[in-house]
Amino acid sequence: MLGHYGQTAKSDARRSTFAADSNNPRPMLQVSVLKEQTDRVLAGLAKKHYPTGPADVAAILDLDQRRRALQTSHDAAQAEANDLARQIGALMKSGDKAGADALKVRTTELKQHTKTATDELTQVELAIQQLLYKLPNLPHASVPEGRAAADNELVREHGAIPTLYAGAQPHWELIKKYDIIDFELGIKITGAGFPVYKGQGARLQRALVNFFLDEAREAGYTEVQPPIVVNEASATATGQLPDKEGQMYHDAKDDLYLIPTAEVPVTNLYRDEIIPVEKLPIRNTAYTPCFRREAGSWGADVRGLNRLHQFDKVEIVQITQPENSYAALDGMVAHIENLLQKLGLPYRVLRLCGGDMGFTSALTYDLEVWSAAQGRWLEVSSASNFETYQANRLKCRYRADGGKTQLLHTLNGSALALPRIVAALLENNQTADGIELPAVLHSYCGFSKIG
RNA sequence: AGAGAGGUGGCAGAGUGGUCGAAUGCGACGGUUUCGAAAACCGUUAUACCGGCAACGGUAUCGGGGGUUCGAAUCCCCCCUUCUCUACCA
Repeated sequence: MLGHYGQTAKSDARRSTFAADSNNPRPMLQVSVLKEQTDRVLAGLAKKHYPTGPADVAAILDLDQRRRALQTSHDAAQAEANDLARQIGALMKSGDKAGADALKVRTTELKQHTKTATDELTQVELAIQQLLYKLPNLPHASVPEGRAAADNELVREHGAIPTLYAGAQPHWELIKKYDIIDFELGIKITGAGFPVYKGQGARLQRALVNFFLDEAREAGYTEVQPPIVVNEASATATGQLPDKEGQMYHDAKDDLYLIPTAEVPVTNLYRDEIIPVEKLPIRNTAYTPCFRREAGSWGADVRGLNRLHQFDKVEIVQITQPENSYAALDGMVAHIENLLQKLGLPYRVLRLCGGDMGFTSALTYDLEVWSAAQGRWLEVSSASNFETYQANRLKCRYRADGGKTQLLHTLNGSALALPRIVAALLENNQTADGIELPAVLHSYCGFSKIG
């Protein structure tokens, strides 16, 4: 895969289809980190193959210095003006109109000064912010060097690759054969990429959603049902805006966006919050449909259920104290693996290299299942730790021991996205007379076999 | 959707142009008292940024944005939102 810096629609679309996660945030690094750990930042940017790191960091630090000078100057002028205003008030009260008018002269000067300083400050802050938005998150130390998917590290592989019978077919044939998912109908009522699930297909969808949610709840995640359209502020906080509006469906009349993943509304639950330490870690799960325009996607890998405009997904989100976030990430991966094991799907876990991982992530594991009839691995989940990168934009904090507020770490992963799971279940379990579903789904579905 | 009334600190609730970051009460935290607790009393109790080693000082924030003014929680405009009534609807 491409997707080096995550800024092109093309590479993002490729990376992110069902992996909730890489589509996500474009928040930013903190200026204080750039200032205090410049070397570490530059090394991290290099590992992510970000080309203009040194120049951008230098420019930001420069602008920040300018910003502080302006702030100081503005504050001093404003302080003097406030003081004069108080004096004028006192003079007016005592009837000394002439004395008051005399002070107003200076006040007018100061007003001009603060206005100039404020305007310039606004510009400088905007410039800083724009540069910060360009910088990707720093990779964790364990992230392998590399530019592309081939450089990803295979962490482990689980399960035997099934051998199919002679008449085996890819899922886009199987869904017609058993009449369980209908693309033609979806085209009629909406358009390409909006399939209609019918009969056992619809029941299988519902079964998977319930299975995933139950498993998440048992693993300690609290279920939430968020809105699936969000306002501009929410889409901005998780980083879809600005500059990825092309990937989201937009209702112009009310200026609302259809979510590309539950991560957007669920993470925004904690925007602008100082979370009491006893509520940490936050562990939420949510089932939602996800909508993606997938502008710029093409090619053979979009066939069938591999890439859709609307699909269902159960997402898990965690917000933790910084020292706990990597243990939390391991726990999320273990949870996802457990789901795949219960479904009996062969899978592998990859640690993404610096060039292939998402723009905003510090460490990402991809989980891929083997699709037997297509003969390839399909990404079904991706679990990431964003450290403070996203929290900085969200302003999601807690009060540390010293009483000082501190940014939290945010993480999320799909557990799981349905379409490719369905594809793998259909393909891997097909027999000459029907598709045998894994035992764990029988009670959820109300049947054990399709066809 | 139409009419009316509101949005103030963790909560409740004063404040309609001047030293108001904001009375008062509750809650919370620290202390005095107590064998311990309660009560009482004293104190503390927002966020961000700037300056400072620090103590501390400054600036901004009373739903959001803009305006008037020497000075705005308070006046004006726009937006968001809550409640009541009407209309509608699952």
